[in-house]
Amino acid sequence: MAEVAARAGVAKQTVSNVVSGKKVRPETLAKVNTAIAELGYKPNLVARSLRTGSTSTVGLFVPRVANPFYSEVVEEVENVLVGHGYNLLLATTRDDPDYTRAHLENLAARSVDALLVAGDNGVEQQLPMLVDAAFPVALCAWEGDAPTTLPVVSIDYEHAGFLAGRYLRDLGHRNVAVIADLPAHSPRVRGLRRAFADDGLAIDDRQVFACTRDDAAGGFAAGSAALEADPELTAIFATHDVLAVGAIESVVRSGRRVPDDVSIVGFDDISQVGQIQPALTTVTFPKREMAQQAVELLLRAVDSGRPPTNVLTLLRPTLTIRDSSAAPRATG
Amino acid sequence: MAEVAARAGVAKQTVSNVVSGKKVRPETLAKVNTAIAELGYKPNLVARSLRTGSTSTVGLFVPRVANPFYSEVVEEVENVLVGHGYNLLLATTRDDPDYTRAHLENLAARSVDALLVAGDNGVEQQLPMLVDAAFPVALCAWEGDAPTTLPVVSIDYEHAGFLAGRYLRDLGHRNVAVIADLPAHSPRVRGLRRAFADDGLAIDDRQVFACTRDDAAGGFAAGSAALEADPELTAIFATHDVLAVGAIESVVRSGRRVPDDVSIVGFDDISQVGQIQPALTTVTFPKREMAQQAVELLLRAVDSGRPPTNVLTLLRPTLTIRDSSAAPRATG
DNA sequence: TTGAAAGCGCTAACAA
DNA sequence: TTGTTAGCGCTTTCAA
Repeated sequence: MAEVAARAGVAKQTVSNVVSGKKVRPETLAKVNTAIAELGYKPNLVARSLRTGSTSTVGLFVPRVANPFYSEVVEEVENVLVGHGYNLLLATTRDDPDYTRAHLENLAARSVDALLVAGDNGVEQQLPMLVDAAFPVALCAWEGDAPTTLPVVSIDYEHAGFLAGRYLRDLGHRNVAVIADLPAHSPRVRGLRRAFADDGLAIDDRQVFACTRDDAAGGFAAGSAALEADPELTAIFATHDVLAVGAIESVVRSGRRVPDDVSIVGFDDISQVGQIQPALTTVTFPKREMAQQAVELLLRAVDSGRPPTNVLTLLRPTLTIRDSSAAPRATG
Repeated sequence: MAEVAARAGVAKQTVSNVVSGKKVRPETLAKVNTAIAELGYKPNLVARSLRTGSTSTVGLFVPRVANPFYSEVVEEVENVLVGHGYNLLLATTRDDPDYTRAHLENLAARSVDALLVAGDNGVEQQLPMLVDAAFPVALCAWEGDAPTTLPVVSIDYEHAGFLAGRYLRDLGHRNVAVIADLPAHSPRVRGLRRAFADDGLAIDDRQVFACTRDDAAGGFAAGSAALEADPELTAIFATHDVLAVGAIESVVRSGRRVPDDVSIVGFDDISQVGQIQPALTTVTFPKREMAQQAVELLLRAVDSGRPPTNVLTLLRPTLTIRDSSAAPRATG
């Protein structure tokens, strides 16, 4: 920069002004620009960051990237950030409080401008640190009790579960099983139960199968267990789509058909499940809208230099009916 | 830092030595550490980066994150980086040379320590810039002609296609269609063709269907077109799994069955396709090994301060046979 | 082993 | 509008 200034016959400050687009007399601007071009000068953003304390970088915490739900969130967050001229520093928490804390300290030391936390697993314990962070923090896809001290962009998980439950109930299903990632997804299960309870029907604890693994294999195992426990089963609600995919397999392997014998309803509407056989009926989670709103909330705070507006935004989930669900067969 | 030094009664330099784990007399160390604890001192990594020119941050370019192949790569890259104490700056190129260039300049200005580029689409044009970068660059999942100037960790795509082709040929399939993302995936198609050519069989251009969309819907459309063009079709090779999922749907929708009427073979072995119905036969791409090796290659270069060893590493793809493929029905 | 001084490249604040 | 000065927080250099 000093070289550029010397070559253009101006002060470093003037070069700085040119680079950051401040007001400069046109002829000075031209001189500086040619000097920049001739020397191939590129500003050093680390130095700028040290001086200004801001890095144009936003951190994002997700439990895992190779989970279709979160990979879509990551993609959308990056989209929005790039649109605003920000960078994405991605960290996976693995649902592990220790990882989360280590990453948090690292981000703080690197002075990121903001942090978005997606998913609540393993993060609850770090909430005090998040609140005290020197930069704006927002939470999204938060299913547990939302802290009142931080802005949250999420959906009403209980209502989302209710949508699935009401749908199955109205179709006439009575022998229903739930396969769930517990305790993480209990609000979804609660919503489903409420839908049946509204009609005087109870979903027993024995109808709820917790998955030991959070992947399709876990869904397969839980689905198989559910079918064995109640061979008369006519519907399965899986608390997320990946489990639902495993559940479909368990039904098919047992010699039953979907949806003729057993209906399956999932949760999330990850991009793949609309195309599998049978196309999955699921609760659609507006992931991209969520990511967008959360990032924009943060960037507004960054730009204004004030803490983010502390709101709880709940987007509306909807039910997307495809081919994996139908009314139960009339019991001859 | 000055405060800590003052409180401990030492020079700033000594504090620096303590923080970066250099040799310090035990009693001095203790004094400094208590001062650090009392003041809650946290080193400023931006300042360190300005001084040292290194940021403990590695850039990763992927075309898209919400593509199961790349999301697995991202996850593994992050894993390895965290294991080595590095951060991940993630950028999506969207297969767009302009985005790629902009991101590249940004990373350079932020002085990342290294850059890993996954996928070649839209990146070829930036190769000269990549070669000239001030930091180590490596390429992975590179399907086009690999540049000799940069290290590459990839697989032999042509051979991978050959594996799929040989398998289908040996099963006895003769009416085969290919649905492909072209021209990106032509090596895979070439390999398939070679397998058939070895047996004196030719795969005609009319049997190759280019997808207009790079998702399951594109696979569905291409699959439908293929079935219409040749109703006697007994096998479809899709150049990646997401297309294969769409192809399965097209077969089922046409009233045929997989694999009884039509076999489907995919490519990549993304984590979902082992669990769908029918479980997909596919060419397994050792993505995580690839990511690991590429990152470690880069970090070795960073640590040694020398350019990365310029090697071409080709991992071995394998064929994973599941339920979507079988011998063609004997034509009565 | 420790201390003092210098400077990484930039921008905020003020003066001209 | 432009130039000067100072300093962000750290590490490198050199001297004690």
